[in-house]
Amino acid sequence: MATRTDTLTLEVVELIGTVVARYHEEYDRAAAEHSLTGAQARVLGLLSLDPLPMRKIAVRLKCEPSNVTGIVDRLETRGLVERRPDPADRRVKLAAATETGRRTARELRDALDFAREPLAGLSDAERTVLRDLLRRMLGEETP
Amino acid sequence: MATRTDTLTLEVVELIGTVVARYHEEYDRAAAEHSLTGAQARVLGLLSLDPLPMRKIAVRLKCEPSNVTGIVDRLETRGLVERRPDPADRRVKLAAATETGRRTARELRDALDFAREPLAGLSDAERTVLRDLLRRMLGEETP
DNA sequence: ACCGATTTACTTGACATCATGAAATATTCA
DNA sequence: TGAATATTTCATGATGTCAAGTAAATCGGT
Repeated sequence: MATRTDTLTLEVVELIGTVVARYHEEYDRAAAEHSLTGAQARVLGLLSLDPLPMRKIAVRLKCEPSNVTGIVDRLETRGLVERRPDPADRRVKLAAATETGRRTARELRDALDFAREPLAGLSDAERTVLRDLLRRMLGEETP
Repeated sequence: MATRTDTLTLEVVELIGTVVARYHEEYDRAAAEHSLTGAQARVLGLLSLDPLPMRKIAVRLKCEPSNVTGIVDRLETRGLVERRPDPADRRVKLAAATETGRRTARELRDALDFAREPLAGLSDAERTVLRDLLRRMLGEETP
């Protein structure tokens, strides 16, 4: 509790707020260059790695499945994603990125300079320190 | 360019993504406890410090002024914010937090444990290192 | 092994919020 | 007077929730 209001902690909290804002600016800007919203880019990024059931997309996005229906609908209309039946369970629909979708996702990743370009200013040792501090902050103890 | 794809950089980028996600979860959870959306909590937080013209709220939020109208409308309906004329310019409306609004904003800040509680696990020296690394990453060179 | 009840996956519809852009109004400023 | 600024309104679309509906899988008792 001693850390609640000291200057150093507040500075770090504010810097993290700035990181969050910067991250979103970059992400939305990159998405907009492909006429995608942030949510659409996020889902396309997930599906470019592996097809996923609608349910699991909702879990990843921490939202209701009914919401995912609309997002995938819009991506499907644009030919970036397609729905396939799951041979193992006919209730399930697997959303999968099309070839065009995968290409768009790749371009999106390449355009996402955030934290990659800025990190270039840090040495390997510094990046290691940053990684370990972030891990501990997030409670992901190094195994 | 050597930093584009190395493992260490990608790890840090992913950790930052996790930080961003965690930040939003905490923020939205804290806001929801007061039946506020993220955007409403954000505006209330701004106004709890100082009254602001609608225009400046839009600049801070990086959105259109017409959007701010609705957000402030909802806060005003709930008695958390009020609109006042600006004596210096009759075109301008100043949005100001009411006493209730300031109290809600304070409770919101206190409930926002993100990065404050986790940072407790870091020593002063470590927090200083983290602060300086984040500053350099954000291009805010220490003056 | 069968069959009805429950659960699970997804979609649809109604609704609120957030976001943009264009047009309207009021006021300031050159 | 005419251009620029601050705000609002309106139309529209994306995102989010929740409740209800359909289809398919699974469970439990006989």
